[in-house]
Amino acid sequence: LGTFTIPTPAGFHFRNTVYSHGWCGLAPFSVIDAPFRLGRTIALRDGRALECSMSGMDDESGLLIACAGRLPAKATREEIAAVVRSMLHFECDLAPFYRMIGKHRGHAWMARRRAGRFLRGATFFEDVVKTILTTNCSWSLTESMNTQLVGCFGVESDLGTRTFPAPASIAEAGEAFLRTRVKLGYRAPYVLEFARRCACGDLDVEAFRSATAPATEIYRALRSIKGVGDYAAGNLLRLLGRFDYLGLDSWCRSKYTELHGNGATVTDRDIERHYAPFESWKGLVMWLDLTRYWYTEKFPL
DNA sequence: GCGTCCAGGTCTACC
DNA sequence: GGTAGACCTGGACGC
Repeated sequence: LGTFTIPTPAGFHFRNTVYSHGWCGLAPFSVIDAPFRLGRTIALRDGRALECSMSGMDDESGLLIACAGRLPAKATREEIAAVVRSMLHFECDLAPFYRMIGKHRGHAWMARRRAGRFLRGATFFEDVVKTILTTNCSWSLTESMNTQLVGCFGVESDLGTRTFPAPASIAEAGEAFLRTRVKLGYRAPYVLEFARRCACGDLDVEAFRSATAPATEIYRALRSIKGVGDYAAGNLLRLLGRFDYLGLDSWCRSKYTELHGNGATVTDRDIERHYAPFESWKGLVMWLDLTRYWYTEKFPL
């Protein structure tokens, strides 16, 4: 193995970022235990695929990156580090959130545990596709569709693992293949149209990650992608470090009802009202509130 | 074994 | 702007 380290930002918590939501269970991510690591097949600019793993250093000063084979050249190490920083969202500054939530009687744990940083795909393209695959289906079907997609269109590494597919490789697929072989069902035309728009340059999807526009504008732009509705756009905004929308799905509704419903029927407006005081942080407060048990029990996925 | 329901929803047509 | 109906798949559930 070729290993090297990169520094992490202040307040960074590796394990909490890995277990921030379900992405760590979707290929080409994998969680490896003893010692705890996040595996990932990374697509390099030169077309190669490289299997890597990330682990937190004992003194929390940085992240250890281990690459299959010998230590990559400096330029490749820098390329890998940039991908890792983006996947673990190093640039997300949670200090203002911790200052605010640290004073809240019921939610101060979020600051104490340094929760709130989300694991992301290597590209925003990956995040959008995976989010579409979570809509209107069980988690096991999401896993199955994603595994098929990676298996059919990803680039293979020396170890036989595969990268998340690039837009161009999905764009060349036929809708029938995506529908039946990859089992995307009615989502096939959504994913295909999105991949084709990204591949031909009609949509610069990666620009979302550096967008500084107001959240309402980004939300509107995301909603214009076919297959991205209310839930998906809100969820994707969270992965961009914007928390102005709740991104409610049936799991959130049911968990909220369990925690705060007091036996009564809960509407989306009730949930909106409950988290509204947290303003532009409400989407983050809601997610952490609903997933609080993940920090004390075994990660559920 | 078979039918029904619905899950980490979205789109379109219609009012 | 609000809402019914259609849409793929597969696991859970009742019979």
